[in-house]
Amino acid sequence: MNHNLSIPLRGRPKKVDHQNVVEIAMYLYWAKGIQNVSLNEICRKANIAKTSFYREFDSEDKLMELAIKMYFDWFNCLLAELNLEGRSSVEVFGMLMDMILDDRNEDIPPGCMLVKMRDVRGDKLGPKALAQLHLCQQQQMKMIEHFVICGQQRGDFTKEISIPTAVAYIDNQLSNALALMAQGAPSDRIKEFSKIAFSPLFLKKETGLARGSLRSYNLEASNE
Amino acid sequence: MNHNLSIPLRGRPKKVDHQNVVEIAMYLYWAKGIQNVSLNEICRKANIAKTSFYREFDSEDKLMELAIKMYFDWFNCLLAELNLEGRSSVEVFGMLMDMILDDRNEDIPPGCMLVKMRDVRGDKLGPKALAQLHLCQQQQMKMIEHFVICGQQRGDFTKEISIPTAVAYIDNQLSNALALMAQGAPSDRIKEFSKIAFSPLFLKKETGLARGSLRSYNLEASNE
DNA sequence: GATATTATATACCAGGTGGTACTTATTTAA
DNA sequence: TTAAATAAGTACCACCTGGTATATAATATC
Repeated sequence: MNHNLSIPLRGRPKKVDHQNVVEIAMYLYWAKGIQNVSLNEICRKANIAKTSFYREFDSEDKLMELAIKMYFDWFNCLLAELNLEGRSSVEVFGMLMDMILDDRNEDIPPGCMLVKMRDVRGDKLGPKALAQLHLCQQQQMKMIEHFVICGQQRGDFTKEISIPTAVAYIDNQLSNALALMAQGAPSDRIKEFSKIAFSPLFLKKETGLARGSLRSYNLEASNE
Repeated sequence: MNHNLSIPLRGRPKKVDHQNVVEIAMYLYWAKGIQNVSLNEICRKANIAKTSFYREFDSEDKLMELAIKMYFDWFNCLLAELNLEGRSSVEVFGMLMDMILDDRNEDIPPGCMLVKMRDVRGDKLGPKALAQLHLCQQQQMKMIEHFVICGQQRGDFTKEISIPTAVAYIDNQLSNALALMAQGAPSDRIKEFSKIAFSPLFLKKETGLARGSLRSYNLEASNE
């Protein structure tokens, strides 16, 4: 937060914009995949010397950690804006899918940075990045668990599947959808898939909800 | 096939074993991911000089093409041994999952080489490898389509989902399962997921089949 | 044995990687 | 004005990548 506000009483004023560098790194990791982004490229894009980078950050690992954190914070902001609280399970996960697939302007790369990182093998990710990634995943699971429990209490979410299994299943299917998106699959198709994959979870209960509020997310499979 | 059988009438006899090199490459690509395997490493493991490699193969791209082909042939052999023809849809896809998850000795890396390659971005894959990969995927889809059509004719596969959608969905869920496996998820969990994901596709029809023949693949979700 | 033919091995290329001494520039305090 | 402090810039390190020119070793035919 106060990276650039720390008052250097004297000495040459610094040029590097801490947050800006993390942002550029995040964007590159997200768009190209962490495997295909080098520190040299980040410095080039951020217009700083590599020595300046190493003065500002401990290591590449540290930068990845910060980039992951920035991404996750951004994602949670979007999530908070959705106002999912109090909605039916079908709505909650339908709106989630819509947000993931549609509500993206052209500046946002396809797919999810975290999902892409899960498939990275080898030693490209350092210990700090790995720890941060793990932490984000756990928080995400907790959020899903919250909606599952709410749905079960409301009565529109199946109780035939244990909560941990349901949570992990939903997390996996969301990741799957995002991976498909990153591969370039059309969002119509991805929504069709999700419709099928999520259908065993939701109970069709005659709630007072209007049908139209589901926004392209009715559970009956369409046979075009 | 006859790579090493082409009769060199004179000259120094060759040391490199064509098939062996492809096999080593296939294994490394499979186990470590194509991104994390260099040509130098392959030559080192195969105990040949890089120049000998370039005499035998056109390029790295060509080697990848051959490795993909070898993998796919191997997979189809396993598939043929399963004797899926004539079985119910639940059995077919249950046995497929079992084969993927269980029937592996310790020499076989987890996950699927082709699935891992789909997530590769950047220019690591050359044109030949990409073409071969695409071809394999198409053939795989055709196989799935065959079982979907059989299931619909038999009456144990839903007709509420169009065939192309069902085929793509199944392909995606199988890929998803293999990706999970590659990430180290326990096979019990993966099977639970598949059970849920496939449940909307199969019709519970009172066929004459014994329940036990499904081999841990009954569709009722267990809530441990 | 001489020669043509084939395969291997050594050494190298330019370009990339993450990371670092060391010099230079710019500021404030004494 | 000088000295201290801080940051940036240059040039480098060792190591890796895919790919290649060239010398050398091993064989068959003449």
